[in-house]
Amino acid sequence: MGPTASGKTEVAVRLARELPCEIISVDSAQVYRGMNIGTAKPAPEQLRQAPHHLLDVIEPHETYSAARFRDDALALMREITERERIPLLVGGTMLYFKALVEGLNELPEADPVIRQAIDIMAEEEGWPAVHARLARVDPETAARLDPNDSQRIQRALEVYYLTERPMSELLKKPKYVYFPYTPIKIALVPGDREALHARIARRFEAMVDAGLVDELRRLRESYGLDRDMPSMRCVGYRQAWDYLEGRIGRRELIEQGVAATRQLAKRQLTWLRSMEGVTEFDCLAENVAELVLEYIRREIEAMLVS
RNA sequence: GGCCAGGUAGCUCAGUUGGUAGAGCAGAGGACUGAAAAUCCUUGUGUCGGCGGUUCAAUUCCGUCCCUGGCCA
Repeated sequence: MGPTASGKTEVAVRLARELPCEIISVDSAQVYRGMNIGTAKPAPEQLRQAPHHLLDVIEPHETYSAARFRDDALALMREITERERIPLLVGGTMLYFKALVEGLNELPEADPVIRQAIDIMAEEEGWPAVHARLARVDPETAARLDPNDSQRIQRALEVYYLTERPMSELLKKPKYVYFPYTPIKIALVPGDREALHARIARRFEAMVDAGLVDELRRLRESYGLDRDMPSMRCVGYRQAWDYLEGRIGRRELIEQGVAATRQLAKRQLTWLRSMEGVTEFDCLAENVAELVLEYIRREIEAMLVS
């Protein structure tokens, strides 16, 4: 695990060459086919050395989810272990890690028609009013959500409409967590935040130079994309979208793209701080890969002994 | 060199009919159960360009100097 631009891919490829493992990507943006530059997908050369599972599994107009990730990852982990290899999960989508290891309660999956209906409702009366509606059917969930938290209010109402039960009630039921593995949890974190920021800035500019805008232009020609689809809310693509529409110039594209990436990294670090049992390594050290490799070998040995 | 407009939070700017100032953005911290690279919450003391003057009191008025932009030479 690690924030964006912490060098996860590089370390993972190194590990995959030294250990009998297969990489599973844990990344909500790299699942999109065709979105390569902006999501910092591993390069062809890296993929040849270390194939990644769960890249390019859907198209930019489709949606993925934490639940689907959990199912996909568990299926892959079983196949990989049956091949007598080790699943190496690599990515920065902490909710996916959490859903995988801790499981999810039984809830209905997203329903586009209901979501659209709620969106219309919100457009007409505003999210606080929708929040008030939620309070009538699920006061407990409404109480813990901010009246402006559009996404969670929508989800909670959706769950209610689909099941006629408040989400708070469904979340109280015990979940049956299937996860027959002992994870070794490792995070790459920056010892120096400013240095990570510098790296983020350099990398985003490189993405723009590498043709991020053209990539998006081509995607828009091939698919019926919309600015508020999950894929187009990804860091970089959203800004490139505004640039293509002429809403911002190149200067703002870079400025806003870099800021959005920094904010993403910050949220990822907040997740990591709250996670238990994670061993951290400074992603800015030149020999991170060696240190991580050594650590994993020791951990595996300890497991074999016990 | 002359004239004009500016110099206020890291950035863009608002404001104080004289009682030491506030927004957006950025930054920081946090939340997070089928959209999560999403969504949301909390967080603003800074010689109000420098130096003098007037005043009980100046960032606000006056003088002067410095800097930036524009126009004229």
